[in-house]
Amino acid sequence: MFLMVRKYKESIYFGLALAILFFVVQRMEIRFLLFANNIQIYILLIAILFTLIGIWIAGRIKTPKVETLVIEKPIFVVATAHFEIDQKELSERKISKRELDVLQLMADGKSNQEIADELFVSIPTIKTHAANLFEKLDAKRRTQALETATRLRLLN
Amino acid sequence: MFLMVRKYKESIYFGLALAILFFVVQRMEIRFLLFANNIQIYILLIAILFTLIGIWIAGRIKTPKVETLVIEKPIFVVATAHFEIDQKELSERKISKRELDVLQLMADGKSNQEIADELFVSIPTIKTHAANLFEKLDAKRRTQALETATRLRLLN
DNA sequence: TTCAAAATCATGCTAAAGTATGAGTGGACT
DNA sequence: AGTCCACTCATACTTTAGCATGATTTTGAA
Repeated sequence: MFLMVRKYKESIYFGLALAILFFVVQRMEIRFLLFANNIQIYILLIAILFTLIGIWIAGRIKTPKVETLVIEKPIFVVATAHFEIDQKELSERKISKRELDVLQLMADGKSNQEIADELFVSIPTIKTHAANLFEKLDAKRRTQALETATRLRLLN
Repeated sequence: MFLMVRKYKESIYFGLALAILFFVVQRMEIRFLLFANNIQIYILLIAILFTLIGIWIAGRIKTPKVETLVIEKPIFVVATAHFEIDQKELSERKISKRELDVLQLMADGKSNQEIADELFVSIPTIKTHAANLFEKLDAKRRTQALETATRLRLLN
């Protein structure tokens, strides 16, 4: 019995609040004119009151704590290509993940349009990535960027 | 301005809900009798509505994200490979000596201008060679031509 | 919450690449 | 001598690439 009270405490409080409110309304109906004239203010108060109650209820309900689950998944990569990607060089030149995506697609001989389609972004975005890549690879053209990237083993 | 909109989004939604409610009430005042007779039901509905809104607001404000972070640990198995220019492929595709020169310089990341200077010919000549190369390599762009050439071992 | 980096998109512009077409030259081979 | 072909060059044009700049949004880390 008490267990139920504890379990549905929020619902009970909610019901109590409603009951009290109804009681007040009942009492106020005798001076109904005042009530009718200020109906919207009345609603406002009720709204605010129960919004606060709602927030309070939400706060009472225990939400599961945030857990950042870190899973280390070892992957054995059989190098069908002949080199391993130089991760150090990548990080030293601060080449981002997205830029590397673009670089690899450029290496496949794709146009900006095709790369944009494949990555579901616009051409200006690809151009921005490309420009950043050229900067980071000291290249003036995409062919030069690809030559450098291959030489530095940023691609396979 | 938009920052404010974002920051106080919940408040704005709350206000909108209230405004809509007031509008409905305004409309309903013309049949006030019905309204007055069921006043408690209306209050009940409003209370429930705004309790839900309150819970929703609380959820929006405080609910943290649950993140699952998967870190893939690549372990590379290095293999060595042997490169050799595929003379057969070269002759089969009837790639001339001059075209191969241009191809190799393109692979170095040089522009048409630079290639022209290096080979002491004009830019149109380079463009002609390039166009013939693209034809013979089934490529639409120089990057694609280079990718194909590398794959077919026409370059070192 | 704040801050910085990453990622996205846009616009206007210039440079380069690529296409289409035609044509001249010189060496090799019959 | 005539033919083939690689090589060369040109003109005019279209398309793509690349540059400069700035804005917005997302995300992650401090």
